[in-house]
Amino acid sequence: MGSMLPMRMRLKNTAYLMLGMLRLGVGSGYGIKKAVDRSTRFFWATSFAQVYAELSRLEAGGLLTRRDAPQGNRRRSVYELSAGGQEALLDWLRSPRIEPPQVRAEGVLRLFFADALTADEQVSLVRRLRADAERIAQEIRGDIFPLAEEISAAEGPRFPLVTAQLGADVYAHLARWFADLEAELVMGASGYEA
Amino acid sequence: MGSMLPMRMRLKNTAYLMLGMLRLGVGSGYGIKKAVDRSTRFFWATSFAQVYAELSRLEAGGLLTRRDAPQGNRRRSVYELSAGGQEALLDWLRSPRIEPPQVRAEGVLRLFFADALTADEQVSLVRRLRADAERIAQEIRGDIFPLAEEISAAEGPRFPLVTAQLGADVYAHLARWFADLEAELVMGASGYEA
DNA sequence: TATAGCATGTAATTAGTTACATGATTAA
DNA sequence: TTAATCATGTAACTAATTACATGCTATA
Repeated sequence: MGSMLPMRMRLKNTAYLMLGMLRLGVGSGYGIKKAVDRSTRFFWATSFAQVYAELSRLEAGGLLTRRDAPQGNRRRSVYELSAGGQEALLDWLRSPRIEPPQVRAEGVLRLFFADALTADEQVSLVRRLRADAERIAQEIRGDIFPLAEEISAAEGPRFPLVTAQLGADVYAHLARWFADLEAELVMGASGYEA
Repeated sequence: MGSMLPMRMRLKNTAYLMLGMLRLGVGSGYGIKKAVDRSTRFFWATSFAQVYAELSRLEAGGLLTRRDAPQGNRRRSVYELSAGGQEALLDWLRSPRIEPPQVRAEGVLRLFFADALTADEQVSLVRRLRADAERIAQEIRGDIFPLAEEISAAEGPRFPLVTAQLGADVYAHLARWFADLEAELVMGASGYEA
């Protein structure tokens, strides 16, 4: 009889998100979801449903261990990485193949077809895109930075802060880009081009 | 008896992608998929399966009309926007609510957890991210720009070119950002920081 | 003559979201 | 006492991908 050597499971990126958060010391499923909302969500979001499902799968696969840790009468599970889980996380971080980024940006899609709009409508679309990009940059600065700085304080992990800076920078850049485009459109419409 | 007034269907963004491509003069499902691969794919990708399914739904909903247009013995359908389809497209372009961009970037997710790696491994990860961003910027310049310029030639639609410029600019910016980060990491490791 | 590209579709699967259900604890 | 937050999960659904199947046409 072969023993129950846990067959190396094929993990999706969301699973590594769980493993990584566990490694950063976030214990519960609820905590992971909340941490994601204040850290990785602008480049990798998730939902409660996915978090709990994924944690179950990883536990079944032996990559983490669950322990009851109720608070008062409120049930609660905290998880810890197993040796296999730590190994899987590091293997992933080192593996050569990285999936290309996938983006779904309705705003840019509208911009692509914006020739169907009047000049005024084009300008107001671009204004919207700019405002949205600014708002996201602000959200990152107001909501994601503080947690990242907290994590980084006193020799803790510093890359969460690095990615927060990346996000803020990218959306600020986007906002400037749309502002420039808006200026160009307004100039074009007022006849400097014709 | 009520007549068969086509109940206003709730359309997803992929449906507007079809309508918009049709408006730009791309006729067949195959052509739409190919056009997407050379234009919107870096902010809104799709697959053959989705294109054909979506075109059927839109035809059933009366937003476009199908016409047989075989080439020799090879069957082929070309589609045209109906009045309702044109209206739906414009309503969407003007509608106030724009979904926030959704991103799945495995590379950035790895960067977020990169504290688990050695300094050398961190540098090589960032180098990879930089190379990937550069490659995508090149892909846009080499593959997406030419089609956009073709479309824009002679008073044609110009926003496809605008979005191509946006894409090239964003990925070039990302590449620079990763290059700067790499330099910082290398400096930190060689002891200037301690 | 064989490979790449044109052309259309179905089936199966995967990944992810939204809605729902339940209940405890903490702070206003 | 009521609202917000902590906490866990299931069910239903939606969106999208991958794999498969078929067959024609143009080019090297």
